[in-house]
Parts: sequence; C-alpha cells; structure tokens
Amino acid sequence: MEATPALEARPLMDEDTFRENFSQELKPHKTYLCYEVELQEDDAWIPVDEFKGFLRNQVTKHRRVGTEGKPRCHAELCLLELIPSWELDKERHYRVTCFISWSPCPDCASQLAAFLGKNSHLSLRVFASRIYTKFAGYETGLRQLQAAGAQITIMTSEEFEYCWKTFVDHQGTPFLPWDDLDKYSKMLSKDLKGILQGNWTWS
DNA sequence: ATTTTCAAT
Repeated sequence: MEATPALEARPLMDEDTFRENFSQELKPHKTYLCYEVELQEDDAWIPVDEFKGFLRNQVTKHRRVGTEGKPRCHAELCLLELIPSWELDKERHYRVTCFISWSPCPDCASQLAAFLGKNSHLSLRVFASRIYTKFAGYETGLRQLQAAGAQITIMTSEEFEYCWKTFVDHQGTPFLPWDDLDKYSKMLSKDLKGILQGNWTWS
C-alpha cells in the first residue's frame, strides 16, 4: 500500500488524438480542449495542478423520434459546466487557460463572454489551433469574447509543445512538430488579428 | 487552391 505516492494519475490524451485534432491541416468534426488554472499571487501566476485536464465536445449518440437525447455540447460549454465544480475562491483572482482545437463558435463565444461578466474573479485565455469559420458571425463572436476581457490567440509551436508535455501521454518522447506547423500558425495568427481588429477580408 | 469545420447525408 505504498505503491504510489499521493500523486493522482491524471488522464492524458493519447498521441494520435493530439496530432489528429490539433494539427491545423486536418479538420476533424470534433473539438478537444485542454485547460489549466493559475492563481494570482502578487505579480505571479501559481499553477493549480489539480484542475488541469482536457475534454472534448459531447454528441448525442442516438437520436430517435420522441427520445430526449442529451443535447450536443460544444467543448467550451463543457468547460463552463466544469468550472463551478472547482469552487474557486471568489475573493482571489484566477486565470483559466484553454488550448482548443477549434476556436469558439459565435454562440459559445457569447456564453463565455457572459460567464466572464458574471465571474469577475476569473480571467480567460484562449489559444486556438484553428479558426472555426463555419457559422456566420464567427468574427463578431470572437470580438465579443475579446471585449469581455478574454485573450484570444492562435497556438504557436510553443503552445503545441507545452500541450504535448502537459496533457499528452507522450511516453517520454519529445514533441515533433508536423509539417507546416509554423506556416499555418502564422497565417492563422494574421487572420485572427484581422478579425479581432474588425477588418474584413472576405465578403 | 479557399479547405474533411464541435456530423451524419
């Protein structure tokens, strides 16, 4: 009964899942989100390791007439359901960081913004691998989220490597960037900057 | 080049 120290095994993402979902070239019909929390102490951010993890969006398995399936849940809303369970001290200030494979859709962005408005003890940073442009108004959504105080950024090799080390079951192997990682990251960063500044490049 | 877009036609 001395097998493991008080260190609880945290679930880790397998390597393929990470690569398949965070590579900018692939566009899987699912979203993964890695999250972590830090507590503000003077000028420093202290990691709160117990609330570190990852999740993915939830889908209804079977849809049948007359059956009330569990509603689909985008990854961001899964996170919003999770945060209250952490019971963070409202007298202190925390920073929640998430690394997400698709940027928030307009609805999620709006809900995140509302959440930040109601939780002034929390700050939010969003690092996205890709920009989710499927739904009309995605630009406005991202701007709204930024206006609510969130920091929104495209993941660079630095964040990919951090996620690999922190959330992936990497078996001790170092992060090997995929082809064109930096190229896509720079391209998407430029796109996001334009969006957040209110420029439109597409009609 | 406009793209497998938080699926399921």
